[in-house]
Amino acid sequence: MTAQLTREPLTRSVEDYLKAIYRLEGAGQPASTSDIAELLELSPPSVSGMIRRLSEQGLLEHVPYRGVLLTAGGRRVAIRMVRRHRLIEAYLVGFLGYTWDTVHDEAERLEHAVSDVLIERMALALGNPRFDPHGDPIPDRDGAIDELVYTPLAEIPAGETAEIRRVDTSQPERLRYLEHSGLTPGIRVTVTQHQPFRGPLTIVAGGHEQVIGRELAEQLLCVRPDAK
Amino acid sequence: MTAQLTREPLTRSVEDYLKAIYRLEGAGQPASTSDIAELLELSPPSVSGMIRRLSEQGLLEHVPYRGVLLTAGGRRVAIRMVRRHRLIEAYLVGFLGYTWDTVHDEAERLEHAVSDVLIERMALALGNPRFDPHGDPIPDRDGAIDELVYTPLAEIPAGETAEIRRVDTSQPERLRYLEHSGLTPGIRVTVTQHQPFRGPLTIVAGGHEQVIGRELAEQLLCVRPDAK
DNA sequence: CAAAAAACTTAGGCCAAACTAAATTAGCGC
DNA sequence: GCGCTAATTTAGTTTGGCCTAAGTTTTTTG
Repeated sequence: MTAQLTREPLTRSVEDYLKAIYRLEGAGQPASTSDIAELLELSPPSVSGMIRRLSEQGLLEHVPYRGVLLTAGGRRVAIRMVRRHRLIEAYLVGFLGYTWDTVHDEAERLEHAVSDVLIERMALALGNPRFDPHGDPIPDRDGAIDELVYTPLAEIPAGETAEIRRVDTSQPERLRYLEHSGLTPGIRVTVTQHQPFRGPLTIVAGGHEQVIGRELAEQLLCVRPDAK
Repeated sequence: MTAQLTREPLTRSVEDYLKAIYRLEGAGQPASTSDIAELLELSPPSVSGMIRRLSEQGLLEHVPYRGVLLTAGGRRVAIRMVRRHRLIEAYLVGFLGYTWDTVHDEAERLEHAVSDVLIERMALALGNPRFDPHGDPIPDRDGAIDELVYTPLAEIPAGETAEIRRVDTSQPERLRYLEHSGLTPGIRVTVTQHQPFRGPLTIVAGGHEQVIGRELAEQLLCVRPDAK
């Protein structure tokens, strides 16, 4: 509850920590020190140290040895970074010839450098999009974000058809592969077969059959047009 | 001559120092500690410290108590930052609705964050412009820059006409005033009178007469269509 | 040309943010 | 419920980049 009324500018590092914690919190659980460390590629002691500082600033709630949760203030900052990141990705793809596999790193640096004015100008130029090129929802200016619940392609039963809506990876190689395979948001896919023991799926997309690994299929988030 | 072969990434601070020194060197003289300190709004001891580090890295040549000069390597970095800054300004004005009085600060932050790829994409979108919105020349990819010699409006004799080509300030208030007065690059101005003792000038621009302070007139860089 | 002023550097300190090594706590198997 | 392991925190160090105070060197000026 230690309010952080003195609006000191947050550092790049702080913004990255808060964004990482926001992402890890998604699962409902508090974010653990080691998960944060792994995501940010830092040592656990470095994370412990930062957690102490951020708690003191009232940006997160820390239960020692248990993990951290964002406070309202911390969440506000995190969502602001998510909005920035996704809008920048959308802008780079929409106006500067970037492809979805190359935008992540660029956005990762720019999100810390752009002003609020520039972000809103980009949003305007794009027509206030609700999703980025990977199908990730873009929070609005007030931080509202509709996290739709999708079904991973891996869980679509054989015989059913689903539409890819979101791709949950930022690895360039995977994204290039998916693009090349025609598995991008908006595409309809029919699952024809599941191999057992978490094996690959056989699917039909764009009129032709292909086989896709289970792990990748878990990152393809879909809606089933008929279900619900 | 201490080559900096190990291409460690340069920090934001280092990039700012090199750019500042490049600008100060423009006058032919070495850049002094205090001039650098003033330009970057830092204390002189901080600058002394950084000068030592940058000299050790081979980015500049330091003669104690005399000043610093960029090495070829230092100049390369500085010009790269200038190219980035000016292209970003041009892009923001050209594509995102910025005006020439608001672009400086935004570019100042972005120039450290954008990749070479993004810069070249912006340059392409703009058609590889040679000048930014203030008329400052944009170095090309190889660092070549044509620093044209202009005559300040303040030095144009009464009765003569000149064309504004470049505006040498980044202060938003001054830029807004100039815009409002119709004194922007490309505009022809006739000087009708000089007040003595470094006083104001009377000029005609866009068909109407106005008075402009000496100091501002020194920042309006012109060519005389007839002279030379 | 000597003394005062200005400019510059050195000395020493601070803070953010990272690290390694060592100590502590939590969770689990038996 | 004891003790092992894994997770976490504490302790202590490093680096970059800034600061103030104090000492040097250069420049200016009476």
